[in-house]
Amino acid sequence: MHSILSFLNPDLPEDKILLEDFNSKIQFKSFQKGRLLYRPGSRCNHLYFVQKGLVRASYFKKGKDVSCHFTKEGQVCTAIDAFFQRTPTQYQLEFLEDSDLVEISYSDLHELFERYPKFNNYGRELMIQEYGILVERLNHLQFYTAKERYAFFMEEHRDLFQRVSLGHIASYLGISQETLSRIRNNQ
Amino acid sequence: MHSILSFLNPDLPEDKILLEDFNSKIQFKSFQKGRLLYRPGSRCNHLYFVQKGLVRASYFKKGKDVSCHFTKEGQVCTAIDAFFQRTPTQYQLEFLEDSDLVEISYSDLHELFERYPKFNNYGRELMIQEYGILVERLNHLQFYTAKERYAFFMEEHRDLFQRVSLGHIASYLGISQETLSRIRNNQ
DNA sequence: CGTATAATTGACCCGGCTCAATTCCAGTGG
DNA sequence: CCACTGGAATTGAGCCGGGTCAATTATACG
Repeated sequence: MHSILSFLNPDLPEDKILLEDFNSKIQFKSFQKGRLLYRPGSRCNHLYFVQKGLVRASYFKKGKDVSCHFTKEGQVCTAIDAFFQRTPTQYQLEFLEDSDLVEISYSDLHELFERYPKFNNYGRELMIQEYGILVERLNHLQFYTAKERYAFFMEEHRDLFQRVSLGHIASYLGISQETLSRIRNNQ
Repeated sequence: MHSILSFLNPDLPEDKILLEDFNSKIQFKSFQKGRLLYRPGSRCNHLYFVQKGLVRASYFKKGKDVSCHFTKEGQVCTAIDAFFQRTPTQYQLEFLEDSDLVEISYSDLHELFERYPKFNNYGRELMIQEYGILVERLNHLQFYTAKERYAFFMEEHRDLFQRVSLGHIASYLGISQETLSRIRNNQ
């Protein structure tokens, strides 16, 4: 079973049906490191579950590439607002490692929403999760120094630090690469 | 009809039913300036539509009262994450003016979600809207100077500037009150 | 092994914060 | 109607976190 659907209990007949239905709609896809999942302006017609690998979301701002999201195994990956709003995304999604994804289309997902009351809150749940992450980032940016933000990141995502380049993390944290380098080494 | 439900077409029989159902579930409430809708730690069991008035959401951070949201007439008001997650809110909601609200309970809203497919996306829509606002605030905080953020705010919410004290706006923008005062007067 | 990309280090500067002192109001009571 | 008072806004002085620019070094890849 996909960790995403861990709220289901396959012993319950109704959940089993949901699960089978879900399985009939998904596809497995693999991508190589460096490939792009979306470019700015793309339509986001699918939701992805990362089974293996790492995806970086970013956008261009004042001539610089700014990271805004990292998605690793076990997490859901798409441009969440564009996906649910059916608008082109402003982000670029890029694989930082060779990755395996599970793909489901917007329309199939909606069929599941309508068919299974239990599944129905799922989209909202996703949004709430992302919302929470954003609230925390805003909070950090507004009230904590670069050094503190680095410390928070290391607490929460130590593993990513090995897998993502310094510059990408710096822009994610809203710090210049030079400053992050100094912070990391000074102490 | 409530502007909130403007996506409905009362000429359609099915929308008419939805609307009647909705109307049977709501209550009208009035609050005086200075009163609190929620304190930190409150359960948010209701969603509110502001018909008249102004509500400020805030929280305490490092000994200071920090504004994070203003809700004026025509907008939806609650601690959106806490409401949908059924957890206590961390925010305080305070009326800055005498206000009239429409109230609907979480359980009644969910009944509507389950009863009307058309209404079902509504909760997600709400989340997406709030998400978008947050994305923009983060963007501003990360890339624009205090002066620029003030300019954005004035472009978008000039009316609020008359209705909200300088200190509240400053903390909302992530600027000290002194700096905002200087910005406002220097030019 | 050479070239390109990422990371480090130094020098310099400035936006915006803090602390402290006034000044400006709006509301209250005599 | 005016004086008093507490909160909000303004203004000044001084400081520092973190940005930019530029040069150097480390790392990865064909």
